Amino acid sequence: MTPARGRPREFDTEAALDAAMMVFWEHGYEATGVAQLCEAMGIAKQSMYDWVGDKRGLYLLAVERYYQERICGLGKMLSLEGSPIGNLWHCLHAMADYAKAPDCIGCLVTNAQSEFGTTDEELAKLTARVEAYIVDAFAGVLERAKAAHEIGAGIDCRAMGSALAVVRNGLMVAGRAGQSVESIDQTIAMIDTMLKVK
Amino acid sequence: MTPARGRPREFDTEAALDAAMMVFWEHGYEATGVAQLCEAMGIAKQSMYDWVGDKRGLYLLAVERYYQERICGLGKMLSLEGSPIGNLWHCLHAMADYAKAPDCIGCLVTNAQSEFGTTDEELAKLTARVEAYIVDAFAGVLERAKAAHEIGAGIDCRAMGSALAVVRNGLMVAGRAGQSVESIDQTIAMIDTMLKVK
DNA sequence: CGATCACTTGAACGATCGATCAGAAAACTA
DNA sequence: TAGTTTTCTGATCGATCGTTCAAGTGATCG
Repeated sequence: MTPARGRPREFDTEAALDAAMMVFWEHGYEATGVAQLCEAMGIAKQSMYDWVGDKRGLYLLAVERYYQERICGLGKMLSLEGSPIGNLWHCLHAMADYAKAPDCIGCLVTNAQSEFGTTDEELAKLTARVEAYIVDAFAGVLERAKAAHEIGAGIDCRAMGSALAVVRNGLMVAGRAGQSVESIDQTIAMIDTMLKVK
Repeated sequence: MTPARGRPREFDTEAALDAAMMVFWEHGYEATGVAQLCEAMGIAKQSMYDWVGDKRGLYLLAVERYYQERICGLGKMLSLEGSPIGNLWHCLHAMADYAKAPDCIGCLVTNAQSEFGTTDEELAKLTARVEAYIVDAFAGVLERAKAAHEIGAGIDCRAMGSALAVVRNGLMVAGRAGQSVESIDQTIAMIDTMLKVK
């Protein structure tokens, strides 16, 4: 811990990051202006530049925070005590409910993947890490469900986990695009059928 | 057909639109500049403004063209003579191969949905129309497969079609983000399992 | 207390954005 | 051919972009 020197920062960095995250989440990277971000964070431009360097630095931190706060929350939900398949169901239906909401704006990470693809190497590494986490989370809960004989022994948990992660991206895009409630429900129903196989 | 009056246009509008479509497809709307578009199209700025009004007008035309040229091609592929399930398989594997390619840039419509959500009403209507076409295409081939007893009678074709459309979005995001070959293959494998149910 | 360092503010930077103006050039109609 | 209409080119517009400069403010340390 380095000793504090000079005037301490006045604003709450976590709160500011949350505010920036929301703006990026809703509008994407390119369509968001620095002035817009600073207004949402309640700080002046220079404070932002002193803090995170530039707009891209703030975006990377926002995506990282989204990962830690939102995505990891999804992982936690899947790791709760009790029935693994119950946890998975709860998680899937939470995702579906979110995607069906009229004000759904999708997933920040999915949006980032769609906006940047692989053009920004550092961002791509970050989103790949998030994606891997999601795959692991799904695969893990499936493993536990299999161990508890809640799903068929023939299911390839890692494969299914990967597929669920891909489907999640599809659901997030569908939710952001305001796609029909039926499409989302029926996607969940398809997963339901899948889990009952073998 | 209105009679031609004044100096005829020198450039090929379809070729220009194709060029613009490619640029939008790769970089998205906001990250693409008018100068960049005009250079790719091989015309001057004013020609573009005279032709389509503004950048957004060009984008809408590009998305529409993507729909007519690429998405409808997918529909045609599903409606070929011969085995419906074979057509579906061919289509799914073509999608997977595309998503697995290192230079995959996803789907322009999926990208548009992710970038704009529902904020641009006219664009949202257009992407919704595309999405409906895709659902119909998948549902249609499933209906024909069911009629030919290639899939189980218990499958809800419309529901399954909707789900496939959502999964397609997920695959396109995964492809653009350079996600692992395994994720994509396993998503296809999941659909495979689905189709063998009942 | 005085020195120092970091944070804050507001003005201002050059660059680039999408869009437009003015005028020359060209091909149609009559 | 004369007149009309549109396209084309190149310069240029005001606005906004992300970023930085300059000065003032305030907390900490010797």
